[in-house]
Amino acid sequence: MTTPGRGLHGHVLESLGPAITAGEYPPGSVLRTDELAQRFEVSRSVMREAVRVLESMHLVESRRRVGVTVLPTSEWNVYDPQVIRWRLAGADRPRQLRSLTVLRSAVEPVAAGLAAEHATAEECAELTECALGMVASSRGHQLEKYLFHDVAFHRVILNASRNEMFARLGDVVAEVLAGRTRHQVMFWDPDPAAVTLHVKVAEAVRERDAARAEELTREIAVGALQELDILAP
Amino acid sequence: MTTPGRGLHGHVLESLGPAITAGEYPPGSVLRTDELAQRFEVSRSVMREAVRVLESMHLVESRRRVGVTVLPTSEWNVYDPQVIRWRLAGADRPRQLRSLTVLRSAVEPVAAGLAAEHATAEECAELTECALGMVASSRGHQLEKYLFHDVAFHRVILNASRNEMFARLGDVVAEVLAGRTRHQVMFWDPDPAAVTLHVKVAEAVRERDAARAEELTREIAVGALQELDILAP
DNA sequence: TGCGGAGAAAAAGTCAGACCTTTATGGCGC
DNA sequence: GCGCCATAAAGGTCTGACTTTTTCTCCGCA
Repeated sequence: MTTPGRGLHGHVLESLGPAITAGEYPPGSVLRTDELAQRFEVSRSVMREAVRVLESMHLVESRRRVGVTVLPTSEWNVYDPQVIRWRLAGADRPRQLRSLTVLRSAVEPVAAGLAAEHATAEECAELTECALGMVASSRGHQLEKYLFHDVAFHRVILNASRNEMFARLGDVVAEVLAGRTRHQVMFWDPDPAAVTLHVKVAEAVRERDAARAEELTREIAVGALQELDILAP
Repeated sequence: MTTPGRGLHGHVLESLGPAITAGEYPPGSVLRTDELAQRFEVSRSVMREAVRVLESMHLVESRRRVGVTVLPTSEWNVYDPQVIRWRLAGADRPRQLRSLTVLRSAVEPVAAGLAAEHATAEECAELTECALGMVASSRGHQLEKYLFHDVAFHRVILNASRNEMFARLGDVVAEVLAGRTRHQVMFWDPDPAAVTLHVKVAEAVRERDAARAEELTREIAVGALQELDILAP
């Protein structure tokens, strides 16, 4: 997605990171830099750089005379896009999808409300275009195309909210939607009700109706939660 | 707070990180590892580790033959607690406080609703205790004591939501509350209405009334937004 | 004049080895 | 049984040499 494994240390990270987030080394496990360097056939300096990055993500802690200790999940920087990607690729993908979807359900309605207040004419147009694209691809097994427009739609909303923290969740939402499409229950065409809601959100934003945009987005969120059985039906 | 500057590379980071997030090196600026190493009087290996960490936060990008380029704000990992701390310590503290408060206003009501569903008896007790502590310290210039209970209250809520992403915002909320108390408009005693609302949230959670907990927390959020002039009065 | 390729230079990337610093631990004496 | 000290194990730091990639420049040719 964003950063492929640039450099040797990046390559090491792409192997170690997923292993740690997948729980292959349980919290408390102790690794030794030298041993890791040997295992990955890189120099100590390269391995040290990799460990530093893992440490900055709070996945591990390096202490003298002890080694590199794997930290408990509660310490991890779970908002780090890299960490999110690693976890979504691993075994607890379902758990992760749930957590992230709940986060979306909290953030996106508020973001939509703000978007209604701040969206430029251009953004309104983009939004409508995305919604129409979703409608067009909502039938006949065009899941990939639908996903594309869906992601674009939510990105525009988050960016138009003019809130930096919201905007940076665009990648997260993209990952969640992609995960849902490719590994979840969307074997058939998307729920027509959801498609309609997106069109209505685009309308509400265009009409600067913040309350309505928020409420409609909340309905979309409820749908997403139900898909994952987080809410009672 | 969490990680003081452990090791030489940590020391370098605590100087370079704030400088970059403060915009001292505008996006596009190019730094050279060797020059930085000289400036900070550390070896290249140490400087390389520091740069790796900055790179993992997407504050900079390192490219051969070019150097270490400062990335635009839109690329930064703004959820990284370290980055948040650096920015809160710098010049755009007010902007940052606004962004984070809006985030809080989206997340905390939902978290409170979930907390009402999932809180253990022990957590309910803690919550009540915090609320009472807030009441007790809400008069007579006991701002530090009030802050302590306030932070604890919101931490319990976020943890009791049983959502990992929400729980990890505990530190962020703590920073925001601390920032508000120490650098913002709270020269006098806190708003009695806010104190009352906290007590009521604790009640609602104890009574497992998710909707009420959510609504009350939303009112607290509105108050916080008004304090920063984000909402019309 | 403009363009494409060869070459040079600049900067990061990698490595190996030596040495320093901290700290857990185990043994020794009290 | 308790506390102190020596020891060793691991990460931390530094240095210098070498490699690799990439960009810039300059030259020759069309």
